[in-house]
Amino acid sequence: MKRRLRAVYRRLHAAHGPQHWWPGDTVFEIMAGAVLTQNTAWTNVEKAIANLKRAKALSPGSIARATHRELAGWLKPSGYFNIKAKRLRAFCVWLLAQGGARRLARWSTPKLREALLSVHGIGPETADDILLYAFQRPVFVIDAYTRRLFGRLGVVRGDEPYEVLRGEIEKRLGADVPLFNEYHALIVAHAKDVCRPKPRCGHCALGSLCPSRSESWLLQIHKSADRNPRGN
DNA sequence: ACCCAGGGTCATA
DNA sequence: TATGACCATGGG
Repeated sequence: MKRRLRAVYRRLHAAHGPQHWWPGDTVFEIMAGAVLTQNTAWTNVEKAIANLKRAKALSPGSIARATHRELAGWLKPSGYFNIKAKRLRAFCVWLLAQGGARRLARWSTPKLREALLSVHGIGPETADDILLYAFQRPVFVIDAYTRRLFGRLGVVRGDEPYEVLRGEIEKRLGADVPLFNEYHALIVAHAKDVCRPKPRCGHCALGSLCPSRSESWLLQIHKSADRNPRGN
């Protein structure tokens, strides 16, 4: 099964190329983006981050000091702005209390993960985004796309609890930060560019690895594919 | 006029 | 432990 995971990775990488994740100029921008992109299109997050930059507020101190109305106003384009204002502030307050990211970088991965999860508004996926993309820890991020893709490929069932799924994938791939970084980004890229026919494989980026290739069914990993089941 | 996005929290059962 | 409601903008 480890080979299969590697094969899928190679197909995605060949089709989409390096993704250069996480987008962001600083470690803090990466962490803030991880909170703001919760159930939200990245294009909307970019607008919110641009607002923060324009207001010179893209720092833990500025955000912690800002009023709720001010902060929510900057975050408006990213949606859920009232909730995200609270979450981002809670994260910044916590970050300042810990003495900043430089200090946190010395923590062990399990301890850092547990600490992140204790912050209001930081769930498993957001914590893992931060661990992998801001702290370069070998943590495989599990999102809805990952569940559906690996589930449909038969690598896993797909309905396992988050921790179980993460543990399985990490065990099979082996701790590898650059690989985890690229893999998760490629799965998202695959979702955006939903298996459009590529010259390379004739069907979708996964080519012969797609379980439904014979029906020329494109291996979608969006929710909508759940309602039009066509693959196995 | 739908559908849904690089989720998480909280209240119920 | 496992559902369901809720949060909200913007692009297809």
